[in-house]
Amino acid sequence: MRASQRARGEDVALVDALLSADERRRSSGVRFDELRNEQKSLGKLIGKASGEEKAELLKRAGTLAADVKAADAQRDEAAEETQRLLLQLGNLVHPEVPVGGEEDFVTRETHGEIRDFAAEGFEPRDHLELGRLLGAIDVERGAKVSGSRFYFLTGVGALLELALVNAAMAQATAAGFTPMLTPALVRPQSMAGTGYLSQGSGQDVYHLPEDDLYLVGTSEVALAAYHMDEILDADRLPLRYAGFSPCFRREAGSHGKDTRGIFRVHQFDKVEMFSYVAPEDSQAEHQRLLEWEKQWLTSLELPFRVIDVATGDLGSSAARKYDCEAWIPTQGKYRELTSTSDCTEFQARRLQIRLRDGQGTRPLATLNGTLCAVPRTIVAILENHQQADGSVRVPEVLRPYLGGREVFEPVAK
RNA sequence: GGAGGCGUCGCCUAGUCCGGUCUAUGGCGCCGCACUGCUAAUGCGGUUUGGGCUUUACGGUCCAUCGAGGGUUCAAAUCCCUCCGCCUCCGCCA
Repeated sequence: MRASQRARGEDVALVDALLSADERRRSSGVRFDELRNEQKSLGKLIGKASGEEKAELLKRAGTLAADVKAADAQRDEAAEETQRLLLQLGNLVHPEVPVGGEEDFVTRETHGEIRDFAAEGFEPRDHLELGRLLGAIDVERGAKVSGSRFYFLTGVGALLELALVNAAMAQATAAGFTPMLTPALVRPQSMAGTGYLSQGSGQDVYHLPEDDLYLVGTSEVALAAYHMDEILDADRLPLRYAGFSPCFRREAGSHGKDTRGIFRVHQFDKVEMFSYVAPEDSQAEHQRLLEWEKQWLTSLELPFRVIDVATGDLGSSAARKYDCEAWIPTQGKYRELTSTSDCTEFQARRLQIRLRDGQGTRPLATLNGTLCAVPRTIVAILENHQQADGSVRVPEVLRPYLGGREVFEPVAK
């Protein structure tokens, strides 16, 4: 148990409780099996018997039935307790993950050139100002219609999103991903199986009580639950899906954080990569997902770095997580644009997804990675590719999806 | 929203009315073996999934599993209730 690396003392107590519950589950199971075996053979005799003999057997079976029922209840209780404790356990962390909190990440690599606006002779505008000039973003009316952290993408803003989504899907498809449009509302089992309802993470999720449905914070949920309760032939792996869906986040714990603009919002669209692989392939797949993210950000001509997220910031399902952070000029720092997690067998166990090979069946590994989270990508593009007159240069990779357009011109003052 | 039909161990399917030889039938597919110049055909055996006990191992054995969960009963694929999913028709709707 790598509990110490998670810096969670309660994990040790949890494991002890878990082991004793499991012991109880197994011993009560044995008792039930024995009683039930006896009951079944007795039942067969009753079927054949008649008269006085039958009456005698029925009498015995009556008391036996009560015992079976009691043993059944006891076993169910122990199994439930075991399961309850099991679900509280976070994933095992990869040994190389830096230990610590949010600030204790390790920077793995840095790409692209950070522009020197002073040398170019102008003060960079932030994305909200650029969005206003281009007629691309309307947060005032977003707030009027839906409240804070909502927005409209208008004009070239709307077109930019569609271009980004198309370009991202094109890259993913070229890499062999199956494009998927996924449900944004899912059942509790899908949410829990993916690890989004455990502990604190449930706070960030919208729930519709009338229907007992959850709004997903990422299409990862639907893509993971897609193969729930299935056994996949090993030779079908890896399975790679590129999902596109709206994403909803309550941002409950982030009052006052990133309140300006569209960096942190309640609803946005995202293209997400998702892989099902054999457990022994998960680390290699994780590197591949990272490479695809880097390819994407590079094609958008954005300066970014890759960080190895520290233990305290991993969440319950990831064994390891890399974030790609793009440089945001007006904030003077790198901010998360994409994130890729190796969930090893954590989600597969909860969702009952297994692989079948020559050896039998066993859980597989799932991994996810952002390809394009739209609003943040728009923020990075506007700010990094802005020009002195308030226009924004369109990265070449997007031009085919924008009718060949090379620059967004201001329409307002 | 209303009415009806359906859900069986990869796929198809028997069984459900009338509870107990159901330890769930048969076919297809798949795996192994035999036979056979090759292929094919044929024959024999195997083939849901999960959990436990036992075993160095091979294996043996028990329990659960007929969409899910409850109930009735000595005993449930079979009877009753609730839920889920799929299909058909009507209504409404992008």
